[in-house]
Amino acid sequence: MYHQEPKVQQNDLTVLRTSSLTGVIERELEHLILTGELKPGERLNEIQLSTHFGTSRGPLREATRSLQAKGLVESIRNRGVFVRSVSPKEALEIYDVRAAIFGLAGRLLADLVNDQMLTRLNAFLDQMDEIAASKNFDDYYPVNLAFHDYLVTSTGNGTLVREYKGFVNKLHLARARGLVQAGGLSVSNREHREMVDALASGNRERAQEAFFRHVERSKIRFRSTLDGETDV
Amino acid sequence: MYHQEPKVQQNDLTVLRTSSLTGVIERELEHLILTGELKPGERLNEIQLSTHFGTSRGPLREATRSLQAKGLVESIRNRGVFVRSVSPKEALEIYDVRAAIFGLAGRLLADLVNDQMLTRLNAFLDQMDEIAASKNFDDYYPVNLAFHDYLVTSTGNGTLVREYKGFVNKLHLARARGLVQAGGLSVSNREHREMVDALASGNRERAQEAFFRHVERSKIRFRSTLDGETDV
DNA sequence: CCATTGTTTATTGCCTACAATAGCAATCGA
DNA sequence: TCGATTGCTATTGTAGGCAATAAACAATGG
Repeated sequence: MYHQEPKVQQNDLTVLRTSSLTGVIERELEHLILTGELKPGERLNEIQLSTHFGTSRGPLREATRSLQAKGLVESIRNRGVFVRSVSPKEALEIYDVRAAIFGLAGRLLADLVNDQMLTRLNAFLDQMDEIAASKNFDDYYPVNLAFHDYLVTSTGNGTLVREYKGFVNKLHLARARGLVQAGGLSVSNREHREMVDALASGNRERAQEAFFRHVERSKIRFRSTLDGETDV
Repeated sequence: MYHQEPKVQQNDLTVLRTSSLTGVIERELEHLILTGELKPGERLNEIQLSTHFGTSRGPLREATRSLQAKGLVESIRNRGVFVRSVSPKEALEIYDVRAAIFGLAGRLLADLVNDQMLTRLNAFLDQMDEIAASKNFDDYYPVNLAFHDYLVTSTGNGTLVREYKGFVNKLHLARARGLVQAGGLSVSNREHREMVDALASGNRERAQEAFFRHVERSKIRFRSTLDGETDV
């Protein structure tokens, strides 16, 4: 399970000054869930976790309520709180919504793009080409993430950023999530170039469509890993 | 403020069997917020509210944590929980994201549309035309709502529905929200016809764009009511 | 041998009580 | 008179305890 003893330092007042115990626990739990230390379907035992964090059950329960609202766990009355398990069907739904939001990012960026941004984006593309050529999968993933992060953040639309990240998080809980991107590293980067080209053109609709399609294609790659599934 | 005494019936087991006290309180609070009985900026006094609901502070705190995650309230440590006040800037952000999601609804519906659906949609349009002609604003709003609800729900994408409704809710908390739709009833309905026509054509991109633009236009109408605002 | 019914136990739901904090008013010194 | 300081009070943050529930098991009857 999880190993260290992070017993919240009551002394470390600097942290608790701004964020409550609940907030600290919530972030910690979210981390445990997203890193897979708490697996989909697993139950969150209140007593066990609260002693783990060195607090009482109150703040822990508040933290899990918050995570429930964010869709990371689900609660069944008198049974407990469980890490959510996102079905393939729901994962496909999420891909679509994420595509729409990412498409909006493209549309907004088409009006904001400037030389500095394009330079930065091209640097990303070159870096990813390089990594793709060396077939070093582990290195590709974080850069790819940073690339998307940079794009989304650059829109200046905080609501969009929060939503996008929320969906990326939820997709981590999808069952049957083989290493989706596995094969198509250079394929994916060709799509990235299309996106940047669309931005450079300054054409809103074209950029929106390019961004939208990029996510839709990764949805298709995801679906192709499902073939055997029944409860889609 | 709020007036009745809904003291949760401990006897009414049917309700508590499935949903917890927290859940009941959460729905109740959400209702109070969305109907404006609890106004943006107003503080939610724990003791006052928990005695109002006839419970202790625990479940109430859990409910407010959930509402916090949903973005309906914000919490300041040692100060309390306050109904969120959505700034014009954030409202504009939300309009964009909502437009993207609604655009997705159009795109999805273009592939699902059939005669039955078109008949239903045209009935909506006729009804709204009629109301618009009689300039009966109060009647227009609920039908307009039902129309959009029908569209979004018909996509079959539950994630999309939840997100869309979440944003509609948040926009209720926007400051400076004059009766946005006020003037353009028939204008709005012309856009509705464009949407339905686009669906009937079966063209994905066209439908997406029509749906997207509809929300963008209501964003513009919203912005035009702001002119004097400084902290946009 | 299986199904049904009691019993036990781990765990959650909720509540009460105490500690800590922030805002305010009264007080004090300049 | 004015500002800073100090206590007071309302309110939130957290802890721990009791009651209620559900799942697992044992006992009983067919």
